[in-house]
Parts: sequence; C-alpha cells; structure tokens
Amino acid sequence: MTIHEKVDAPMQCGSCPIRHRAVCARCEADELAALDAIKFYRSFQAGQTVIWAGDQMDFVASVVTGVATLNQVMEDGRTQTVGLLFPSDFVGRPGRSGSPYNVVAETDLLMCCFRKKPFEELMARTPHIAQRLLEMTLDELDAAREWMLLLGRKTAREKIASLLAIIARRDAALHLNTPSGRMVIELPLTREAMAAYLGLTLETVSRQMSALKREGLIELSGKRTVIIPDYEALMIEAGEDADGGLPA
Amino acid sequence: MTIHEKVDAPMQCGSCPIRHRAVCARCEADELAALDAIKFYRSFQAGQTVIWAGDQMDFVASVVTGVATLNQVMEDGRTQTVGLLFPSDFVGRPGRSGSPYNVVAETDLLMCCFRKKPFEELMARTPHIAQRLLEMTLDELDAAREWMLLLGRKTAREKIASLLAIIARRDAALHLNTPSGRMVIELPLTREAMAAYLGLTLETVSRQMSALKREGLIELSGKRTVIIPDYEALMIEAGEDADGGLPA
DNA sequence: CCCGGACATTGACCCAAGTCAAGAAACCAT
DNA sequence: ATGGTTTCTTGACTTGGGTCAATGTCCGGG
Repeated sequence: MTIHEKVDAPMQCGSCPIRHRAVCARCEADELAALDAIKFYRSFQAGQTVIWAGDQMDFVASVVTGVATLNQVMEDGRTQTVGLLFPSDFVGRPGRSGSPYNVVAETDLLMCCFRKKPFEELMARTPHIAQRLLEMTLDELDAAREWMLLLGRKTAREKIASLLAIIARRDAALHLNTPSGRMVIELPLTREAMAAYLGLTLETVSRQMSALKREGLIELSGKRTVIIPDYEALMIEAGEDADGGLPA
Repeated sequence: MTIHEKVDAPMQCGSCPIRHRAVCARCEADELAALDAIKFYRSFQAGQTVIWAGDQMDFVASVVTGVATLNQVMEDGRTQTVGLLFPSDFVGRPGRSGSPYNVVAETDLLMCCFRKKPFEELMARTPHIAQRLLEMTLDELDAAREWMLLLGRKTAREKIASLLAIIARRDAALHLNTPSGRMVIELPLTREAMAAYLGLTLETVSRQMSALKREGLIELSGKRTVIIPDYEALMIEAGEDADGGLPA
C-alpha cells in the first residue's frame, strides 16, 4: 500500500492528494515501499495537545484526517496560532530540533508518522523527497508571511473575512474547483481557536461574525456552519487581491 | 574563488560564514567551482526597492553586505515587513514562482546572485545544496512563526524590546559570542522601518523608545546607536524565554 | 557656518479592540 | 425530555495604540 492510497480511515490521502502524493509522486515503486515500511498511524482526540519540541518528538508526520492548530506559547500563557494543519499538511522538521510548538487537535485527528532517523536516511537516498519537502516548506513560508501581514496590518473585520476565505479555499480545493459565488463552509475551529489564529479575543471574533451576519455578508446555521452568499463580496472585506494569495 | 571567500567588497562571506559557507560547506571542489561559475554580484542603493515577484526575478540571491527588508504590501498601501535580510541571508525561491515581495535596501546593499536555471540544475546534481536550503528555509519558517507571536500578542513595548534583542543577537553572532551584559548596537533601520516590521506606527515606536530610555533600559547616542546597559533586563521586557528563540 | 530637508520626538485627541460580566444557545449524558 | 457543561453572544466600560499636527534634532552641501 502506498502512502496516498486509502487506509481504513474515512478520508485518507485520496481525498486531498496534492501534498501526500507529492511526497512520493515522482518516487519509484521501491522508494514507495521504503516509505510505507517506516510509516505508522497515530490518532488524537479533539482537544488533545501535543508538545512538539524538536528534540522530544522523534518523528515527523502529516495529517490524514481532522484539523489541528500549531501554536506558539509565551511563558505567561499568551498563545498565537501560527498555522492550521489540514489533511495532507506536514508537521515537524527533519534534521536537528527547531523551536518548540504546541499542536492542538481541534477535531479528532489521525496522523501518518515517520520516525525521523529512517525518514532522514530515506531523504538522503531519495532527492525527490527532499526537493518536494523544500517546495512544501517554501509554500508554508509564503503562507506564514502572508499571515504576518494580516496580524500586523489588518482590522478585526478583515481578519475574520480572511480566515473564512482560507477555509473556503481549502474546501474548494478539495473538490478541485475555484472558490466563487455561494458557498457553504464548516468551521473546524471554535471562536477561541479562531481568535488565537487571528491575534484577537474570542469576544471580538464573535462581535465581528455578528456584524458580518447583520450586513448579509455571511449567514450562520448553528455556530459552526457558515454560508457565504457571495464569495467575491467577502473577499473585498478581506482586503486581499482577487486571486487570493495563500497557496497552502 | 569560492563563494565564501573574500571579494573586493569590505565584508564578504568570511565575516558571517554560517549561511554562505553552509550552502557549499559539504560540497566538493568541482561543485564549488560550479557555484562560482554561475554567480554574479549586484549592488543597490539605500532606499531602493526591488519588486521580487517570483516570475519576473529570474535569480535567487544572498546578501553580502548591508541590510534589507522583505515586505508584503496590500493594494491600499499598508505594508508589513516580514523579514530582515542581513549579510548571508537568502532571498528568492528556486522552483516556480511564489508570492511577490518588495525587497527594500535599508542601507547600501551588495548581493550575490545566481540565475535560477543553472542554480536549480546545480541543486538537482548536488543534494547537499538542496538539503542545506531546506534547513535554512525551516529556520526562516521558525523565525517567521516566532514573529507571528510577536505581531499577534505582544505589546508595543515588548515588540521594541524584541527587535532590539534580535539585532543585538545578530551583532553578537558576528563576533561569535553570546549576547549578554552591556552592549552597543547600531540600528540599521529608520523608525519607520522598525514600525513596518513591528506592526506599529512610527510614532508609537518613537514613544516606546523614549519610554525605555526614560526607564534606563536603553540609552541613545544619536538616533541610530543604542546602548543596552543590561541585555538580560531588556530580555525580560521582550517577554521571551531567556535563551531567546530566533535562530535566524 | 548656516541653511534646508529628512528623520525623530512629543502632545492632544480618538477609536478599535480588550476586559469584565451577564445571559443565551447549543450539546451532551443521563 | 432534563439538567449540567461548554460555547457563544451581547453589553458597558477601559485602554493601548493610531491619527493629526506641531516642534525638534541631525546631517550634508554650499
């Protein structure tokens, strides 16, 4: 079984082949087998936190199902989410340790893990994998920098609209089409998690959601289901160029 | 001449060997020669802006002397600096285009450039280079994420202290020691550029600098020279763990 | 030495978002 | 259904940092 084939989990890599397949798309059969040989699966419950300090975590992983957040935490407890991890996204770094992060499972989570040692050995033998990992990391860097613009310069309203845009784009990408017109999206995050990602408080998030609803830019069905009547109109609120920069 | 040897410029790679040498440290002599064959130098005047959109820029580069900032810009002109480029730092991405950035020379600047095509070919032939580039990119990603915490959660005062800390650490690294005690640093940035990096306005930067000065945490000699009487005391203001996270 | 322009500081005022606190909705497990 | 918990909304109030505007300081060139 290759890394991008189905496992018993409901939504394995087949549903979001871009990243997973990318790790191995250009690999030969024997390289695929090598990847399969060193992988294993781990699941986490919603709400569970994993402290992903470079040294203590001796594996890298990629999300198979569910959504997690990657968080930076200050000693006094202030927390900033620095990345969303959707299915096919990669966590951890090969090589020596980097900064420590908290990974919080926002929903039940299944991850596909590779022990660092054998993964690195495989990387050394298989240039495709290293190259693909570089590409993915560069994309993440672009995304992080775009998010810095949001954190440093956008208003609360623009931040909310941008977050909805990201989720809408992800959703659209899963169905292999471009986001536009009327869309229905499912928020995988609580108001608190949204606030953590946007550099706001949960009260401000709630207020701005209400404001967008009042003005007809979104509709809410329950707390977590958001209907976007007009994707393009919402984009204008986000203050982004029409094409929408984030590739990740 | 290898990439990390002196050129006629005052402070070529020898002064900050970590990154430059790293690109080629594990390369064989012929690979070094190949790198040398495709490199060329370009200089920019202080204040000059280069639009580094993936497609139009057909080279990658690394800073030899001077300091530049990497900026994200919104259509309405709001600007966020997303990275400082010190000597030995790398700009541009091999592979297909990424997001467009503005690179602004904050001082006179000398860059060492490599045309993309031959650089990529070299990368494909030389796994060391690809691996080293991956490491560097992962470090940058860590730095970007640490900065997201600053942008999203720190107060103006903490932001200023953190920026001074970064510059102090860079300075110390150049002399191969750890930052501590009394330090004298030279700001390579105007108040405006500091504000752009910190997600503040220049007035707020100025006010907070004055406040830190009033409280004896820093002294100013002229506008650009900052004396830090007690590095550790300033670190506390920055709200960072003592060891100071940013490796980049 | 003095002038002009760029850069920096300071003050007065304002507003977006944070804080604190009370309810309301949704979501369980019995 | 029912009660208890968690999550979300809304209101009243405060505040950090933005905005606008006036000065001040530095530095290079004539």
